[in-house]
Amino acid sequence: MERGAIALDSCPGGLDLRLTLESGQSYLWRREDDRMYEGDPGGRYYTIVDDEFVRVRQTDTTLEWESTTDAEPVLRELLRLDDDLDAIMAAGPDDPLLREAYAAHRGMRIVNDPSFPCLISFICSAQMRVSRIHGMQTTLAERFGDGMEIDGETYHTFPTPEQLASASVEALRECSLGYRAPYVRETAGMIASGDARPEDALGLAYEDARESLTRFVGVGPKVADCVLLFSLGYLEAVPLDTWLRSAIEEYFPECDRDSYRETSRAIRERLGDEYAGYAQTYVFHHLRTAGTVEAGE
DNA sequence: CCGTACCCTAGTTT
DNA sequence: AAAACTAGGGTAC
Repeated sequence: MERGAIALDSCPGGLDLRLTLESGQSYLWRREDDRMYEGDPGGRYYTIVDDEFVRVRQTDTTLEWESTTDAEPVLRELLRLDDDLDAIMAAGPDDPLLREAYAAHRGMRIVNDPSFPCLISFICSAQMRVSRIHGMQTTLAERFGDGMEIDGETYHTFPTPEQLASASVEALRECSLGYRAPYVRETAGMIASGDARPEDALGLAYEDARESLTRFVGVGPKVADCVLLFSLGYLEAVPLDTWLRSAIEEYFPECDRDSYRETSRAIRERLGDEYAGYAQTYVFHHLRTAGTVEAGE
């Protein structure tokens, strides 16, 4: 295994690895102690991307890694380490809630997951809690992915489109996918057969790209926005889930519209068109964690 | 564009 | 303590 360390002062605005990986953006990393989403400090995280194993740990000043390949360029891409968080914050509107959210969760970055696993994990996310979505992806990898031996331990790749397309709906249901099982199979089949790829959306104007992704079964506007933001680099995408909708009702009532499309347009304008997805991720996370604290009182 | 059914399970309430 | 009940990052029809 190769090893290295990325100096965090080379990542403008810093990095908070745990916030980035445990804020419901990516379901493709696992924590070595298997205690994701339980609120305690993170340790080492690992994933397999393009058949390369990558394990990371954050220290005060670096992001340490060990990998089957030179992981620095991989990590820069996966964790968007070159995004200038201060510039992104400065480019947005001068809003008290937004400012507070940015300050409270410094170093949280938007992820840039590989598109197929991202698409599948967000199809699985419908009506589901983060810990269970994560569990589903782990089960899919264990049942349908390839085993990979690292230091005497077996890890599993995320299944390919072919592997999921050839799985039976029953077998997928047994991964606790529920009614999402046929969606996953159908979508994997569309990609395996070459009929469509998530990347077909690349290059399209944002709303056209969102529309394009809804061709996949199990993908409506919300899931499409997640894939655009967390995999295809559309930083203006704002996934309108129930949490964000209620936040909009409370904090930005003037943006509340009848349709997904119109509410999306209004909130993007309100949060700053270019980086609305970043703003959304911070606000969403801020309100969520604040809610947890209040609930504990 | 609108309403409803959908699969599963942890957490809560009877 | 076992059995209902509820809701949880939507989408297809």
